[in-house]
Amino acid sequence: MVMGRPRSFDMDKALDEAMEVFWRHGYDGASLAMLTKAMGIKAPSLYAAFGSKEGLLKAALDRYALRRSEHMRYVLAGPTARDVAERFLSSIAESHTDPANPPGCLLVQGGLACGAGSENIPFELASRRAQTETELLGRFAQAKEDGDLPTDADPVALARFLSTVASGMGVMASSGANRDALRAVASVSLNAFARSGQD
Amino acid sequence: MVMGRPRSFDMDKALDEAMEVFWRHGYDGASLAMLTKAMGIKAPSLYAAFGSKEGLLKAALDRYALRRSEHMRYVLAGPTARDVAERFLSSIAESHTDPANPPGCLLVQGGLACGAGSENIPFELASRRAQTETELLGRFAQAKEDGDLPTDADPVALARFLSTVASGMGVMASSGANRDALRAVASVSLNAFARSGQD
DNA sequence: CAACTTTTATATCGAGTGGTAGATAAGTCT
DNA sequence: AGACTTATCTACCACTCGATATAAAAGTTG
Repeated sequence: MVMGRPRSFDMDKALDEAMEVFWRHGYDGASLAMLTKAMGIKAPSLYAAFGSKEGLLKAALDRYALRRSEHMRYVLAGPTARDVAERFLSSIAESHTDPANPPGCLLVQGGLACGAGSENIPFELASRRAQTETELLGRFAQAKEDGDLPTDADPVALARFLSTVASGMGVMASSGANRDALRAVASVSLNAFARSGQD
Repeated sequence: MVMGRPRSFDMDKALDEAMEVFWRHGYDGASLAMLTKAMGIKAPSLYAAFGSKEGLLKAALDRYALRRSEHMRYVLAGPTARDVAERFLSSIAESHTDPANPPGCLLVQGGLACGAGSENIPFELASRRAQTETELLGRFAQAKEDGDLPTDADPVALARFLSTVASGMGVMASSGANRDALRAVASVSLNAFARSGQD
């Protein structure tokens, strides 16, 4: 049952705009003035809907995770560990240079270091990055059980390696690296992966 | 010829303190209050010596580069391309987890995204990161001339790959990855490097 | 319609921002 | 010593920060 005056702005559209601001300027660099202007609402509406600037970021991060969940489902559905790695790195080369978004990855651009009062933001972002690594780890552990990876393979190291390269690609993309440059990095990384994991 | 009242604080010591603040909180997150407290000087002294907050960052970056120049000299002196890569990644695993410094890399932590009025900071940092990549590229091009790398090797891709992994390791370190974790990443990366560059 | 509930806009809060003016202190040079 | 030059300090500048009190507006429900 809904009562009272209905919200006059579209929640998801507003979150998409907020996401872009955080993506481009980081948490500290994204001022309320920027956010409210981009979202097309006033500060009191923002606080009524999200509670705080940090609450807004978390809502935007949830939406970001939702966007990427379908990609990750496809990645993890790769038939072999090597295919999974290839899908993972390729999709990142594409998404991190998608002109529809700011370059790089929100989970990296959002803030590796923050000022006083925002100390927990880097932890929040790190925790979300770690989720992807955990998903890869689970898939590689499965691959090992399946005999798809050799018995001496180290799924932890492989997942961590891919996660590290992904973050590095985020840094490169935010610095202006284009899609082909990221594809080349993915290609070299994949060679390393194959040697460590399979040969 | 020196005239007038001499500076009463040690420039290099103050810069080391400023470096640590920028390293830990990023450019935007480092307030003048933090900086002046850490440096043990007042704002007017800071502005007289460095001109602006951005000038202070650049001075700290210069000092950071100075610190790492000896490491890079050792790295580039590696006898083979593979040795260079190994030295590069190993030294990063160590330096990014050196308890004497904040975790990660100043050139990454300093700010991938900034707020209004600091838009050029990410460019400045990216340009400094690119210098290392260029140095690696030069070394690998030399290796190719020497016949140390096969004729079909791609020095640009190899240098970019190592630079990307280095940035990724910076992200991981700032998220709490310990030295062994980074060493494992370096090890996997090195396998990929060898396969792409030499086998 | 009237009672009720929630959202919205205006205006503003105290705290903190980067940066500076003016006076004083501390040294060097003739 | 005395003139000169530079550094440092106190106090403060205009502005922006994230966040909110208040009241009007816009709906739903009886």
